[in-house]
Amino acid sequence: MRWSQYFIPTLREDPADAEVVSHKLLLRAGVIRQLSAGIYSFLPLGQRIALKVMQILREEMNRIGGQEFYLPALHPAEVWQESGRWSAIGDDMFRLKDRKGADMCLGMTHEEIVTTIARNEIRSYKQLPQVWYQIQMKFRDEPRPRSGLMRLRTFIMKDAYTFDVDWEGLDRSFIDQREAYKRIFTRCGIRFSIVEASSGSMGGSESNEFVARTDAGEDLIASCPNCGYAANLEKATSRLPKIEDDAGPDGPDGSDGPEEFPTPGVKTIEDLARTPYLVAANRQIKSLVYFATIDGEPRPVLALLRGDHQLHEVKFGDALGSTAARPAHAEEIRELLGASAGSLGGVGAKANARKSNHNLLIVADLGLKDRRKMATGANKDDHHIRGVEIERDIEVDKWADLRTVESGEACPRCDTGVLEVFKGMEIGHIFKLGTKYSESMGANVLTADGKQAPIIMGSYGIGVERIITAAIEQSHDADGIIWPKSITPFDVIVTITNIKDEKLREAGEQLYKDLQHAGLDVLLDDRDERAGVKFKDADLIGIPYRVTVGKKIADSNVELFDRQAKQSENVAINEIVERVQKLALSA
RNA sequence: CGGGGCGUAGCACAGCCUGGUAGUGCGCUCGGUUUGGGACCGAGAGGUCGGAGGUUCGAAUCCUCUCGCCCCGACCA
Repeated sequence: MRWSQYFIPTLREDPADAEVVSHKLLLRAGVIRQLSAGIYSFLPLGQRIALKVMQILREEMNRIGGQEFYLPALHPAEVWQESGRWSAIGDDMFRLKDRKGADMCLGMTHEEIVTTIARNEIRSYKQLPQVWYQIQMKFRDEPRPRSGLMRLRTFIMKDAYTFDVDWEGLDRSFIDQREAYKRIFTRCGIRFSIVEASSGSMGGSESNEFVARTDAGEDLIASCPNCGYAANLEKATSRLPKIEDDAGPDGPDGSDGPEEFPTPGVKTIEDLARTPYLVAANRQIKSLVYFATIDGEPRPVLALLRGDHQLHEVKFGDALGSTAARPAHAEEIRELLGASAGSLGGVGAKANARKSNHNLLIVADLGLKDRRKMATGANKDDHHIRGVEIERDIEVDKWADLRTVESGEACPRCDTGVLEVFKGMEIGHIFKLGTKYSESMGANVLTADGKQAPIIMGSYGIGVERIITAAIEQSHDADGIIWPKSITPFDVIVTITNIKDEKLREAGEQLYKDLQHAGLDVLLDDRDERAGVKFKDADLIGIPYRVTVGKKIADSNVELFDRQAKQSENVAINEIVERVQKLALSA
């Protein structure tokens, strides 16, 4: 392409709306323009980049036997009602009505669609396994789109679905996908980690998240440098030193059972840890009231944790099988337990709740297991209880891992590792779905022994825009983007320093043709601009190699500039094509 | 949905508090001088001041409502 005719609207200054580096550079380099919150256009440069990424996705999917589909973006409500997700998913789904008034939605993912096809067409285990995929637009009405292409309302996603006759088959399909994902991200030049993650509303038994390590990311990952354990904080666990509670009475007066004592003005864990009470935070029970939607019904839930631990709401939701949980309001808490938030506790909480006709569920973190002689609120303002032995004194309905892992805690998998917590961006997610969709939607096959069985499914997604974002976050400098060679919009840019100089112009044009014939994507900067402007622009849009056609043409030389290394060298003009070809096409 | 911020020329911003001819830099057009890391001089074009209503002789500026965008939180496959 000739830059003089090509649309690359670069900006000298950072747009005011952009916060993260990738967003600023995508706008400044003329890759994208915003239409609305979370909705962007790919400009020609952006489209080239996206096509490169999609080509890699295609190649790697095809390599593991994937078959590409083109699936509808507009869906009738029926299929989503069948799977149960029409009601399970809230405002994240774009919903609309057609002219007849029938409910429709824009697809946020396509499990329902492929399952519909599978149940109509696949009859026998002999037709399995199948690996289907699509690379298409998805729609999600994000409550808060942000950070350029990081969190979008419409975006391109590669989604793959596998269908197997048994769980062993699913395991194989899952591993195939995981290996393909490793190749994809490696080819795209992204440094990533594979982490254990919560399956959330996708359902299913096991999931791996692919995370690009970057401070611009929104996810927190705990990982062990020693054994390689890595998990999203919504799933991560750690080994805690065991606390031995001494035997014998707890109260100062020698009483053993739970004993109420006055604590005027005490509202927090810290308050109770201070003089005159001096109850260490790890001897206290933190009590949090939530309303969680379970099986479609909002229910009050009391979450109990050690005083020095933090609740992780995703783990909490997972433990309850809840799709939505929110902290209770102050008035709700008072109505439910008869005290304000600073004085709550599990002892007698169920009875208190029954008085106001509520069926309170109590979930306790595993860190409280076997603990005794603990202190907690008395469900009576300005009073606490001490000497609490949890199993004896509190009606716990469910024990679960609810706490947030912190940096520096011991690795759960190995003996010596210490966890570090870092930020990352989710760029891919693979799920073992199992039979969630095949059962609800009736996708069965006849097995070898002649019985009907639901197809075992998996689902595997990659966000194209997120790959682009991650690549920039991980590869840029003060001058602009540095594209990985695999996804760069152009392999090389030929910069003619002075377009009015006929000699330079001719040499540049010839080089442009020669490089194209060598199979490279070439951008010719033939604009009537000063050299400095062209150099700055070339750096900004991040083409890996620049060939400068300038003064040195007198010695039959051109200059080869390496964007990554920021170094240039003189190369004889009759050697430059081969040189660039070798460089650009090497991985 | 809660909290905060911002909407003035293509971009970045000033002007608003204290109402009275709408400005600056970059970019753009034309002419000239320049020509290897975002040149210089001169002359220009370009703005319903997000929108609606109100107060006022007079509103970018004050008031009310509204729309949009960004950030934090909540939420999120």
